[in-house]
Amino acid sequence: MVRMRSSAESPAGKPTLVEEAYEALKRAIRTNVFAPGYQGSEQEIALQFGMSRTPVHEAVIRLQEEGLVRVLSRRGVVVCALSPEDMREIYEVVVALEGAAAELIAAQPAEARVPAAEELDAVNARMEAALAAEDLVAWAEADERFHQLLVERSGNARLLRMVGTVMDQSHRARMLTLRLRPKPTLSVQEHRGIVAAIREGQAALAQERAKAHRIRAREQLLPLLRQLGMRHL
Amino acid sequence: MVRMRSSAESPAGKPTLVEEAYEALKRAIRTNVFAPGYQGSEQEIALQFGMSRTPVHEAVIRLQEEGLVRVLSRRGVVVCALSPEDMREIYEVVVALEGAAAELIAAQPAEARVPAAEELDAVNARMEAALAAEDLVAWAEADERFHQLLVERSGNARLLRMVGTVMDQSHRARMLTLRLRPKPTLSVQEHRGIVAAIREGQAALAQERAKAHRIRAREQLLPLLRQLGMRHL
DNA sequence: GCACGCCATCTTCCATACAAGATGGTATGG
DNA sequence: CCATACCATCTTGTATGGAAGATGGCGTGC
Repeated sequence: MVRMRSSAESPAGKPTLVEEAYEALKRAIRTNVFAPGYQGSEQEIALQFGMSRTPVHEAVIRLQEEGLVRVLSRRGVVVCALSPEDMREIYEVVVALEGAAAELIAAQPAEARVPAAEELDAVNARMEAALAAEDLVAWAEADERFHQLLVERSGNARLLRMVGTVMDQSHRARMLTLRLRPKPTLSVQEHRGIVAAIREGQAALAQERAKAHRIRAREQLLPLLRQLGMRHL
Repeated sequence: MVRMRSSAESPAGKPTLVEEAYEALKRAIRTNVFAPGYQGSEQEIALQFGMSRTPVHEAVIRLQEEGLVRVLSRRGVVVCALSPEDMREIYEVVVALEGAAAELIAAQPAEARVPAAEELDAVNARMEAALAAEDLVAWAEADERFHQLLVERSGNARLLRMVGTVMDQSHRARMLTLRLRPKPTLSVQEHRGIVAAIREGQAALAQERAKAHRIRAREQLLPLLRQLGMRHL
């Protein structure tokens, strides 16, 4: 889960109810407790969380800004469903932003980019281990961590936040198809290629490989979704 | 001004007070009526807008999500100032996203990309005319329109929204330096190059030119800001 | 049987009231 | 004169009530 507090400045000093509602709602959506298409009233959600409507209302505003829900005026709040079209958009954005992130890291001086490469390699090793152990959940977790680390180390907070937003949107879809697609052995290899280019400071190559990696993932995911007859998800 | 309603679904059916407050505040920030660093209370803003605190509060939440303001718990809301570091981040993101947009348009079939190229050329002509008439404001307006059109025609709503967000953040800085930098004659030429690549469907070239265009703009803007001693803006 | 309009109900929108934290000035003690 | 503790004040966080709009069901007219 991508953590990024945008309101409270004190880290966990005293989480407000809004923050609680925001995190709880987001988690509920990510874990399909509130499935896409789910429609409920703020009152109802507030009751479940044991708070008044106000914090829920404000949390919903933030989630709407991030594209996770839509509030229909006087008709309730609905969890956004993703169409294959949405997935295309999301991947186009991720391809561009992660490509840029890889390029940025590779363009950093060696004393900055080499440690980053080390870290990335370490996470990649975790992925490999998880794959050997046939632990798909652990693999997915490490994979997510690898990609998050990639944008973190770009040194661009806005880029990090933007990628986080679209990845949150598409989290459900990736989880859904996790067990449906062939064993992701290619990913580890491709990650190694990205890291190698970063370590050597080959910015253009790092960008190209990062983009190609995500494009391939998309080419694998999109047909799967269509074939599942998933018009919305 | 980049318009993008994210809440109300009926186009201007009946703007709510929240929407009013949101637009008014955003405009006030963009036009420097609320200058960076300005700190005020929601109550005070509500008074100016002739409404209660509630709609202002919700508008502020949205603006915070977009990075235009920060609400300090129980100390008021402050308009975000941009450091040169922020400008670097913003341009890195814009370079990546506009590059992707140009690439996406150029990759479209001819019957889609050629009309887009026509439109872009038309706007570019407006820029040229404004430049000949020494009308810098009209030039800036057309320039903004050109870049907005570029991401619009990419056919990716998320990309459009993201670029809009960061451009809103940096609007003030661009306006400030508008009269300080040399006459932007190069822009028209570079735009032509981008459009030509799009028209011919040369995706990689279109991307490259769009990126180079923004990179050059950044190289022109950043030293100017530093030289002005603008630590924040 | 069908279409239309009315109305009860539910929902967000907005205003207001109160609670609790943060701040700055002032008074007090050294 | 300086440091510290207190307190009045200001600000957001949260709860709640009323207003207005949207919806769906029911009844009425044809």
